[in-house]
Amino acid sequence: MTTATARRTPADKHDERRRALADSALLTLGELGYARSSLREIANNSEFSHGVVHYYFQDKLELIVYCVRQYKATCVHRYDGVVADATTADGLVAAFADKLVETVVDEAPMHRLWYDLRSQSMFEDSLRDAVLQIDQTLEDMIWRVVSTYADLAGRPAALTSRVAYGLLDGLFQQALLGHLCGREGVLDELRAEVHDLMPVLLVP
Amino acid sequence: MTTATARRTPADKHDERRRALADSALLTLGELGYARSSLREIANNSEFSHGVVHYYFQDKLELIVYCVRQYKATCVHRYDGVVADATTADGLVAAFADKLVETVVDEAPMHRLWYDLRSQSMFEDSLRDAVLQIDQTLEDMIWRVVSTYADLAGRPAALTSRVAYGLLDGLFQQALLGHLCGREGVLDELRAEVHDLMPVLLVP
DNA sequence: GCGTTTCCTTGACAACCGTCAAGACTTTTC
DNA sequence: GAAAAGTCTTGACGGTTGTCAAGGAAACGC
Repeated sequence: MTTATARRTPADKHDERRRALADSALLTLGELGYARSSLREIANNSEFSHGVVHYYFQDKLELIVYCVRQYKATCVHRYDGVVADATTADGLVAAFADKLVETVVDEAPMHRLWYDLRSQSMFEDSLRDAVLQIDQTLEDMIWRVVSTYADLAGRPAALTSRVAYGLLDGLFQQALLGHLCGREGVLDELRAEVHDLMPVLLVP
Repeated sequence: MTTATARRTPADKHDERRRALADSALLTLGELGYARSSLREIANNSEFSHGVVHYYFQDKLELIVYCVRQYKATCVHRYDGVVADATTADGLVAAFADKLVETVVDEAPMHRLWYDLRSQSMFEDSLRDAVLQIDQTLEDMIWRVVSTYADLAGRPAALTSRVAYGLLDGLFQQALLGHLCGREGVLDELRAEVHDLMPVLLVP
């Protein structure tokens, strides 16, 4: 046993278990949503029993907030590669649009869970802190794309990061709903919409 | 009893009661959201008892869909006056932005209920038909504003009604969340954002 | 190898949910 | 005014929920 693995004993094990439990829970949450996911259902879709939740989390709310925080923590780096690899403005837009479409398809359950939680935060103020923090990291994520796009295009951005995020989020949410409803062509529409929108985010 | 009031006997009374019950239910739904609104809580905040719901509605889902449909039916005409009274492009934008801000403040509970229901429809397909229909009427509502704006400005719209709705809805939703979280200046921001956005919806 | 701590399961609890049947009250009809 | 139809209340049902205590199982320290 090396010192590196020996270090992983006291509270690290605890955190590791929380992460594993959250990973399991995300499967159920993405399928049923916030309100209809009971702790028993979450536990049934995992390797644990329903009682273990209260050993690692204070209550249901803490578990769910932890879950979404954990997912979004990796989510916010989705476009890092797109930004890093971009050499031209048009290339960045194309890669960004493709990645958006890809995540609508591949991670639809996680995205609808996020929108579910954000809607719930409009009613439950105990959710608002976490939602506002996550929303800010998403705004920053989008802004890294837009500001890089502005640099490559040699034109400054025409609006705030807040607006840029709001606009793109609106289109994304619309596409997600359309995709989940089985609407044809919604993915190609999203791609085209992003291609149309990005240029107008910069000053002429 | 005139023939006009005598006409209001068979099924009209039934519909009238449904509307009254839905009006009461909307108060609770706007306060607690879809998931946490029980039929008993809805009934407690009304003049009826909890059993009466199943006399006028088949189940909880039908009640809630009926409620949101009823609210949105009047909601989609909110900007009709703005469109009818507009004489200049800039005037239309100003009146539209003011009206948006006004409804964020005055009808926040109803709007968050709508976003709640739309999020739930991503999980429950029994909600999707109603949500998609309502969403379409909202898109049409926005398009009446944008197309009138284009006419007054003498420039054609640069994008589809779908995109216009998606963009504005994104900003609106963001402002609503900010307003409910007590963020300062969010209303003025929304007004300014709409002023910035509208011109770019038209071809240069 | 034993005692202690940590981890997890099981079972029970009180509360709440949607639904519906039984019946009381009201209104209409003849 | 009695009968019928419509309207609404009450109370109960089976089921599910979050929570937690009791205790078994496993890991750990010495």
